Amino acid sequence: MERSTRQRRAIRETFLEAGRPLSPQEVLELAKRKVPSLGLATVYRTLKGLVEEGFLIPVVLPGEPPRYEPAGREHHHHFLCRLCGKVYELLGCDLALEGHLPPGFLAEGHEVTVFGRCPECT
Amino acid sequence: MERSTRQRRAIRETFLEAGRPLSPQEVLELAKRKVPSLGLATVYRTLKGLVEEGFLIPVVLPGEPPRYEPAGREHHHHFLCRLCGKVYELLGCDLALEGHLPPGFLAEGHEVTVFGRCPECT
DNA sequence: AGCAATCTGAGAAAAAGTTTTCATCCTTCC
DNA sequence: GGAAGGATGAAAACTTTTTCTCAGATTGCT
Repeated sequence: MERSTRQRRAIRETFLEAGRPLSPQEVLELAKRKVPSLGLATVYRTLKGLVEEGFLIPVVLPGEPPRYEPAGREHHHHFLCRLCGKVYELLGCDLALEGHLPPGFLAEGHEVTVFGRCPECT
Repeated sequence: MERSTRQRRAIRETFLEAGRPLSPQEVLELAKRKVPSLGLATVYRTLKGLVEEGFLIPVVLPGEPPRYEPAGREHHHHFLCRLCGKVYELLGCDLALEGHLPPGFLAEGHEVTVFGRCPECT
């Protein structure tokens, strides 16, 4: 089990080259450049496997299909371009709102998404 | 067109009484207390209408089905209880990360979701 | 190279959420 | 009160996304 196939290598490389979170569809399109016969089922199977082995983590943004990004990065948030739909990583986090929680609420984590335009779409 | 029916009054009241964003399923359950025969299709139709007329606005959180809340509130964010799944409104917003954007990125808005436990689930 | 087990690709199927259909009911207006 | 047309509810149909099926290809190992 867990063979190193052309498809899996292509998908793994795609993430390293992209430098931003990718959706299954984006993975399919980008990785097809390396393995044109790539099928969507293989993308889903591979994403699932890469998450289980800890290479990827899922990124979920409001109203968006799931994306994946390489694991092991520092706490950060995301930028979603409203025009092209690409997601980028934003370094740093100024959020200090845990103090604003009403009594009785216990914060365990948070998620910040900034919407706007990316450099390519300005 | 746009009649005032028992169902629509019940759904509108449900939002005013709930004081927090509601999903279509939650609306169905809560409004059924007022109109037991209420059907899911009517909930969807009414939500759509209430959004169009400006009474409600959609609230989308990461990985969650859409919710709706009464329109006209100040800028605020949301708290999602990981146990009961209820969403609450958080007043205030300390976010100052627009300054952290890399060059070329233009922010138009943002969305903050805090995950944790609500008072009922502690 | 040869073999066995895993992997792949295409389409079918499943899952979840939302919309449509349609016969009947209910509001509105006269 | 009664007519007309929008509204309702139940179920079917649809979307969109993800998973499953299965025959054939590929990989890892001897």
